[in-house]
Formats: sequence, C-alpha cells, structure tokens
Amino acid sequence: MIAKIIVDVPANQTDRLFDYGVPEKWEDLIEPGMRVVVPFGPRKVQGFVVDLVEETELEKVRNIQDMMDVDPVLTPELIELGFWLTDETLCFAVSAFQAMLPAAMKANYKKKIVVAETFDGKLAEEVSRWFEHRNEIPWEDIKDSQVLPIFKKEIKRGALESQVVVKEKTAPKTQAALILPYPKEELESRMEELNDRAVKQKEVLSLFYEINAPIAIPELIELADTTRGTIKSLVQKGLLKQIEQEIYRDPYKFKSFKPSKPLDLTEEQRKAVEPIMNSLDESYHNTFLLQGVTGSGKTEIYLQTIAHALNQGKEAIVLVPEISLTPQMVSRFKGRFGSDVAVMHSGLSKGEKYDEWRKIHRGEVKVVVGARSAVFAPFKNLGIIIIDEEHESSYKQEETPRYHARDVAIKRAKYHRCPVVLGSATPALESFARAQKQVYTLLQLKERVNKREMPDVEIVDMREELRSGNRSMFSKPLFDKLIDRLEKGEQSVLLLNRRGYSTFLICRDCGYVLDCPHCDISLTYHKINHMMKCHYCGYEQRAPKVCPNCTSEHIRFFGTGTQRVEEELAKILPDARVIRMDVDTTRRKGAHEKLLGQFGDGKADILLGTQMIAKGLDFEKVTLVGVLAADAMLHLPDFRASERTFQLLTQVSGRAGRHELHGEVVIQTYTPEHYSIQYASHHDFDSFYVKEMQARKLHGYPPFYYITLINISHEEITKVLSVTEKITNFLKANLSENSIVLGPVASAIPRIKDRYRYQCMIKYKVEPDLNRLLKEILKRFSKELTKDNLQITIDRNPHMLM
DNA sequence: AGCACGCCGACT
DNA sequence: GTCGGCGTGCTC
Repeated sequence: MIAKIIVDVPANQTDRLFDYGVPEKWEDLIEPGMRVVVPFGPRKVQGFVVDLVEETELEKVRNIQDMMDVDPVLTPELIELGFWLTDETLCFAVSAFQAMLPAAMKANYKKKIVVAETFDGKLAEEVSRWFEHRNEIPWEDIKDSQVLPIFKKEIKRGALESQVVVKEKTAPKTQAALILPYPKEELESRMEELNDRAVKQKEVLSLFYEINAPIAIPELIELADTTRGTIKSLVQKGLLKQIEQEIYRDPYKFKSFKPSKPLDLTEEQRKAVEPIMNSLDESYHNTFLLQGVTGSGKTEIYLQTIAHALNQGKEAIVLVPEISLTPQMVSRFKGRFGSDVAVMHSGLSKGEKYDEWRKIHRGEVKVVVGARSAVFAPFKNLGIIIIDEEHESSYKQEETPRYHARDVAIKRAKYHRCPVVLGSATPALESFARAQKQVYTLLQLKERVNKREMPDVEIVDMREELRSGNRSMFSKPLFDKLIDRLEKGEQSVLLLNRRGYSTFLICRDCGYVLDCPHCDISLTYHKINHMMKCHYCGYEQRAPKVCPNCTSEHIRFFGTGTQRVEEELAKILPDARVIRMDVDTTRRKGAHEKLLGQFGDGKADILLGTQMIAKGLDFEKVTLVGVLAADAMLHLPDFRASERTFQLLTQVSGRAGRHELHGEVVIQTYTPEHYSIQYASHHDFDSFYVKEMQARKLHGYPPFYYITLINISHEEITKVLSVTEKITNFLKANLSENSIVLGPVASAIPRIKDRYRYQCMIKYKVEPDLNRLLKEILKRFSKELTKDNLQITIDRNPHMLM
C-alpha cells in the first residue's frame, strides 16, 4: 500500500505529494488525515497522509517510519478544505493543514548524535569524553561549540550518526490516579488480607465500592480524609494501582456559570429564527445575514438555533471576534449548554487550546465558541455555523494562509449542508451587498428587546472648542456629562482610537520627527521607561532631551495616548476612579477579564480604552459613552476607513443605556460633517450603506471590484522596484482589459526592518485565470525567493493595504 | 527548508 | 596535497 503524503517542509519545491510505502503491520491502522514520520532525504520529517492508493509510478519508495496519531486529526472534509485553502490563498499545503490544527501539535524536531550501531572501533579522544555519562548528545549542545568539526569528521567515517526525533510540541497533561487492579467483587476478600490495625487503609479501600472510575490522588485523600502514607502502602501491597491518567487543562475549571433557560422571543426575533430553523430541518445550505441593532437580542437567536441543531444530534461552531470574546459571551454559552461547550481564544495557553481541541476531536463537546481558527473545529456532523460581529477585521488572518473565516465557514457549510448565520449591527459592505443581491438571506432586527430606545448622540466640533479657548482633549459637553454621571453614581465609557494617533516626538522649531532607523515610521513614546519605540521592528532608544536635528529644547510629544488621557482625567476629575484598558494594561493573561470584572462590579466610574472596549460589553450602569477622536482612523490610507469609523462609532454607542437607564453618546471630531460620523450619530445604517456604495463604485473598490494585493520586499530598493515592475508588466499583459493593474507603488510604510516594500494592486470583476497567473509569478521568482531573500506575498481580498 | 555534493582558493 | 568556502540541486 502506498500513502500520498504532504511533508512538513514549507518550500516551493516540496509543496507537492510524495509517495511512501506503508509497512504491512500498519496497513489496517493507517488512515488519511493521520500524521506520520517519514524519511526525507537524509533527515526525518512529519507528514500528513492525505490519500491511500495501491500503486505508485515510482521505481522504489521509502517506508513510513512511524505513526503519530491513533485517530486521524483531519477528517476527509478537512483534508479537502486544506487543499481548497491552498488554492484560494496561494499558500503551501502544509501551511494550510497546520493552520487547521492547534499550534501545540506542530512538529518539534530534536536532533541528536549517537554512536553508530555498526561501529565498534575507538572514538576520537575529544568526542569520547562527551559520551562518558550518556549515549546521546543533543545537537544544540555542540552545534556552536569548537568540537563540531571533530563530530562531523566522526559522522563522516561512520563512527557517529545524527538522528532526528519528531515530537509534538505539547504532550497531553497527565496526573497520577488510582484504580483497583482486580475486579470489585474481590474487594471483600482482599480487605481481609489487611492487618486489623490498618483501620484507615480498610476505610480507604471500602470507598472503592462506590468509585467506578480512576480517582486522582489528591481527590482520594480529600474524600477519605487521609494522608499520602496510607495510600502509598495500599499501592505497595498491590491493593491499589497507580496509573497515569490524561487530563484536560480546563481554563474554566474554577468558574461556575449561571444556567440559563431559553428566553421568550419577540415577534421580530421569531421571524428571524424561523428561516434558520427551516434550513436546519431541511438540511440545506444557506447563508443568513442577521442584521440587528445593538441590544436587539442576536445572541438569544444564536442560542436557540444552536439548541435546535444539537437536538438533531449535530454540532455548532460560534465565531466571535478576538477581542470581544468577553467573559459575558462565554458565560452565556456555558450557561445554556454547560459542559457541551469548548472555548478557543487567544487568551488560552497553547496547552489549554490543545485540550479544548481534543475535546472536540473526541466528540466530547458539541459546541465550540472561539476566534477565527475555531472555524476549523474537527466536527463531523456540523449543524450550524455562527459568525458574530461578522464585519470584524479579526476574521481575516493577516499571515499565511491569508484566509477569511467567513469564506471558510461558507465552504464548510456547503459540505455539511447547513446554515451559516452572519450577525452584526453594522454588516460589512460586501456582506450587505450580497444580501441585497439575494446571495445571502437578510434577516433584520430593528428594535432593541424591551423596546429600549437608542441612545442620544451629540456630535461636538473640536475646532469650535479650540476657537472658544478649550485646548484640552475633553470638550465642554463631554466634561459636563462626565461630572453629571459622577454625581449620579452612573458609569461612563471613553473610547480613544489610538491607531494613527500614537504619541510621537516632534521639534517645534524645525519640525523634525524622530523616526525608526530601520523602518519608515515614527517612533512611539512610552512613558513608563521614557523610551521611544518602533511598533514594527521593536527598535528602542531613550527619548532625547533636545532635538537631534537642530539641538532645540522645544521638542515635545505630540498626539494622544491612553496614558495621557488618563493623566488629564486625573487632573480635571480628581475624584473619578478610572480603569484604563489598552495593550499595555491587558498584556497579562486574564487581565482583560479582570479589568472588565472590576468595572462591572462598580469599582470604577470611567472605563477608558482603545478599540477593545467597543464591543460586546454590556453593563447596566453605563449611561455615557464618549468618543475622544472619532476621525482618528478616518484618514488612514485604506478604502475601508469610512466603513470602519462608522462601525466603530455605532458599536461603541451601543454600549450606552442598554438597560433601565437611558444612554447618551458624545462624539468629538474635527470633521463633524463627514457622513460616517453623521450617519452613525443617527443610527442610520441604510443611508450610510447607500452613500458608501457610491464612493466604492466611484473609486473601483469592493464590492464592485475584487482586489488582490501583491507585496514585494527586499533589502535593496532597486531590486524591489525592478521585480515589482516585471510583475506589473506581466499582469498588464495577461489580464483582461477590464481589469486594472496599479503599480509599482511604494507601500504605505515603504520600509520595515531595513527592507524596502513595494506593491502592485489588481482590481478586477471577472478574472478566472488570475490564480494561475499568480502561481506563475511565484514560480518565476521562486529561485530569488529562497536564494536572494526576496519576499513576495499575495493577498486575495486584502483587508490591510499597508 | 535542510542537507550533501562538488568545485575553487588559502593554508599545513 | 587538504580544509572549508558557498553555489546547486534533490528530497518519494
């Protein structure tokens, strides 16, 4: 039998199937989707079995050396999906397969040196010393040492040989547990063997009448109120047996979830649920776009449709954006479905993610709630896929494979003939356009549950504030309202969009801005250690006291960071208790959750933060939301800037007045007339959609045109330019005349980590041959890619144009 | 990607 | 004459 295998070598020349023989002893055990260890040239690598056949065209093949799985880790569906991903995103097949599995399962190669079995001579003096107390030497121990040449020589003459061990990154966690090494019926007679004085031992043993499964040692000690000594002697007498039991690292072990029952649906909700239920009952694929204003009860719809799928014996995937995976969302799912739920998000450790994955793999859970990569959950009988906040940019992976979770979800749902529900208050323009064209089915919720009113929104023109002499970052209206909430004991949320607004250093005399020496971007000031830092390459230097250019002392920090807002808040509202949430304060594991918990418990009056506070949170006493600089992201070089601004403002406004108390929103801006800001303040998605569609049509952007972005980078600017030019010319010559090829043009950040970056953008409507052409480009430059350190990245449907 | 093979310059 | 530099090409 021959296995078709994708080897774990992410390179152009190895990105194809290799044939290996299956040893006879494994013929009945091996299945497609398993990981194996195969000899590859002079080394050993991990491989994925993707097919089993009888014949090979090759003269001779080498054999699979080892199996790494007992059960396939990829189902036939996922294998097919992997190849689809490879094709869609132009990545290596291994990269696609690896993206579908938890990082902990990535192979870990350990190289070591041993004395060759066939060798019975004498080792060189310097080398034999290394083998005095052991029979293998880890490669790391000698690879940088002086003796390396001698080792190499010994390998050459056959005295030593190098071996590679392929292991998993993280092994399942085990714990010591106890079982009876004989049938329960023998308990009584066995107990008689014990000395009459061994009262406690008998007592412990008698507990095993009730215990049916292996029990962990600490648990037994607790249960029997005894000590380790008692148990140890029982084990020594052979009356109990100690085994190693696999356990899960459960990140939610110590949390209890309030069980919840299905809520009564409003008329609107019922109308939205019905077609989804139909799709489930009749088992056909359909994509629903569930557009519901903030607070309209989308989550309850998710819960009830999932419950329906579970009743049919099917499984469900729920995707949530990375940052909004608030404890609140997890609680609601765990509360409704209990231990049937696995959770997968970036806050978990590698080991925890691995364990959650194994629960899915073994069929121990029916629902997974997770970020982007949870879309690959190895379920075999999917009933429904839900994508909450479907417009969120975190669903697009920005590294290879550059997939969008929405596309993967739809692909999987077609296979399983099940519905996909895309939920959002502010759908992505592309999604809404598809709903308009009836590609998706539009379901709308226009009212908040219990008919709560949308908050009142006030737009404050910061230019006016400046003219009237207010130079602070808080306008008069916002300041007054903050004081009002403080007096009433209500809470406020302040949003600062830091992107494009970080603190940089500028000289007021000569205008000099301190830039990173390796990237074309200004350095950001970090107050904690008084350092200037580059956010792209990590370069750091001390903040200068005088201008490096003109030695002027009038050098100052410009821009607004959360730290500075916090300082100013402390000045103008000294009594307010503030919680700051940004990358700095939430870096630690669980910090995100903890800070939100504190705010929810009323331990602060104001929550100040970046984008991460904009979504998902739902606190009763929040009645004021302030947006400090609504236009911060409006002028970024990105055709989605208006859309992102509209979405963010709408989302954050939705945080106010979700319960008994009425909410208010203050939006501070320098461009109050901009349609994103105007329509967001009126909660008017439809008008925004019409206006933005006009702009997209005019400029030839999605959803009217598809976009593919090719990024080229190299240390030498001339090289980048010439390669980009060749690529653009090639495309211009081969694409249809309705398509537009833009470039070569320098990227928005023309240099990162001492590499120059150019790009080429393709806009097209129909271009069935594009993938082939792109592959041809990669092939043509493949030599320079490896040899000359040239980089070409291709992003079909990019979300970041930088 | 690794790793071996192979062909040229600077040393004992 | 040999050691080691890295350019070239292959891995079932």
